[in-house]
Amino acid sequence: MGATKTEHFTSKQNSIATIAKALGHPARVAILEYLMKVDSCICGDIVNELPLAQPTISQHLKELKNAGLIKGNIEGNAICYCVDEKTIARMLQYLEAINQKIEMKKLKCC
Amino acid sequence: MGATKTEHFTSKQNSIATIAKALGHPARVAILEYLMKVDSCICGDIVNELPLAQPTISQHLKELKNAGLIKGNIEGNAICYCVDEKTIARMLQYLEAINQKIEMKKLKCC
DNA sequence: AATCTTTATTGTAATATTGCAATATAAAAT
DNA sequence: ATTTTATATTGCAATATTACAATAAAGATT
Repeated sequence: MGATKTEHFTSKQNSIATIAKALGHPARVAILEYLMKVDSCICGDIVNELPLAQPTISQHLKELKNAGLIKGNIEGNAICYCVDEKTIARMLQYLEAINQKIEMKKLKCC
Repeated sequence: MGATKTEHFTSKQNSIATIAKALGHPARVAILEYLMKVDSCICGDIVNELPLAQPTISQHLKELKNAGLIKGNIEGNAICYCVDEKTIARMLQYLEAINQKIEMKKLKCC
């Protein structure tokens, strides 16, 4: 059929996948990195920085926001976007747990 | 057009996105978790474990392999798949770096 | 109030992903 | 040698994603 069978997986699996999926596009990785680099973080800057049209960037920002990776505050007619540390931390902890398990069992196979 | 403009981003951004994208599906997260849980890691087991058809799982395994998240050894007529710790570590380090930067600048905006 | 600036939304075309039935491949067991 | 077991590939339909032009919305500036 073509649609992800979300309902067959745990909510944790789905939520990790959602975060990872949002990180799964180089433009969104670049946006995150840019938001980290500058102190003021306004969409217009990003449009000047990246080789993508303004609607495309707006859409990528929306996806990052839906996944909880960034948050945005309205400041006058501009919007201040910045990285949401909680979601980064969640993903980080997940990978740390995997990493620890790998070290513990030290590859019985492969 | 619809195709990701890979060429406009750095190879690091693309490679992080590739790893994240492979993690960006709950079935692939579940496969990774299953590979971690069991000691023997053979595709047939995964088919019994997950509510997806064998070709679908085979395809997900291929994508995880292409992204470097798992590696597979042929063992007789079965294949022993397991998590590739190097790629997990790369993603982990990337997120750790972001996390540290966030802590350093402690949110000048938002 | 008219205009400018900044961001979002809509519509649409191109492309990619997801999922599976059917089939292929290849080693193991009989 | 045939059959069984384990995995991969092909082909295809359904759906999702990516990108952008055109347009809308909403606060700021004049």
